[in-house]
Amino acid sequence: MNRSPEDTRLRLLAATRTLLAAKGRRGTTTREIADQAGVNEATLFRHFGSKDALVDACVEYYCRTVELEELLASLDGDLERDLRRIASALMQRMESVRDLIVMSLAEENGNGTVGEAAWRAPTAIKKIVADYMAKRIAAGELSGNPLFLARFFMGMVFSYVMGRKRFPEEYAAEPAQVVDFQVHMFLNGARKG
Amino acid sequence: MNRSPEDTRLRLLAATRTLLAAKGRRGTTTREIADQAGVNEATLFRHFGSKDALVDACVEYYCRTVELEELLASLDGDLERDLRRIASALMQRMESVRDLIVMSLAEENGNGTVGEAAWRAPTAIKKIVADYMAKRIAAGELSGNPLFLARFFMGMVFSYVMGRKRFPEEYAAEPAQVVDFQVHMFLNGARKG
DNA sequence: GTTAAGTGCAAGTACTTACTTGCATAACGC
DNA sequence: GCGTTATGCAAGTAAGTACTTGCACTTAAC
Repeated sequence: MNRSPEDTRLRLLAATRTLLAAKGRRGTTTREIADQAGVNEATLFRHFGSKDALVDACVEYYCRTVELEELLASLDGDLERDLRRIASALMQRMESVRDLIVMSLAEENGNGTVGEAAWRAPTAIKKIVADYMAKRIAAGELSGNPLFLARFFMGMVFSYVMGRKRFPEEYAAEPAQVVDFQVHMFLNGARKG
Repeated sequence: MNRSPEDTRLRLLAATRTLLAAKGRRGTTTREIADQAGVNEATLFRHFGSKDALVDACVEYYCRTVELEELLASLDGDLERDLRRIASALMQRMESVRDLIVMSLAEENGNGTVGEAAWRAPTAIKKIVADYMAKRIAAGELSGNPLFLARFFMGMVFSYVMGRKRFPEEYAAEPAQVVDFQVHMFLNGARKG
């Protein structure tokens, strides 16, 4: 097996992520992580020192980048299209950290290391949304409190992502359709006419 | 100490609930539960046999009733008022099982005993919402798919309840105001005019 | 008053699990 | 070739934790 130390490290991080998502921090043993990564348990400790340090490194690794410049650059002023782009980006990010978010919510200290990292991208996007809302309110296109609107917008996507986790059989629709629906509801509501 | 066995049982159930909410199933020890309940650990096992049985009994106990007749009876046909009542009832129920929901989401088998019980009331309310939406669509007051609308409505409340858990400092508004805002958004959206 | 049930207490068992350690080995840089 | 580094392997340690058990005590029913 030609595995560099860096490779070993990455395999451990990946295995950690998978197992954390499935069984939580306390439900996951270092033995399992090592097995899943295909390395010896001792190697795990030689790399990371402790289980907690491994978990921290794992979360940090998978939440390290935010990179929203592309999203910001893609916004062109068309209200509906912009909101769809934002919702789509948000949905993607949230899906990718979904299980970490759940894990942090379930932990004693929900805003500890894991909680902070998992919410990093969503929080960054929330700021973008709030700013965007403020602009559109100023332009007379939307009405309400920009912060409340941003929160509502976040919540729409969040609840969808969580709903898919808990009731996957009910959520068969294409992401694009979901985004369309959510943006439509956000802008126009369900009232007829 | 004049404590009946029934009293002991209830104290244990209450302590279990508190600790489960704070530290999760695996993070909570039977020793802790007994201490918090003010009884001996041996008594805990004499009552419930095992930790898992205690957790099941606890969840079952706190999710045992649904009782939505009162809510149903209070609906009088005024669209906005009805939705506010439904949202308010839903919010209350979800708050009360919030931590159990989080716990079940974080567990390996999210739709096991805990998951089923925790979602029991919300699921029942979701059916009411879907039926209600269908009626109002038929009456020409709403437009869309009743199931999607119901899901969206549930999500609004769910994300608020979870948001309050994770970011309590941001959610200072009165529940009544929140409900008003949510129902307004649900019906009319954020678009001006 | 006697009995039975419920409980506290203290000790103990069996298992899991994070973490360590000493040694052999294989690869890689020099 | 030689040393360094990363790893596997096997054994072990220490702590935590679910769960048990035997005994003494209280309480309340009869």
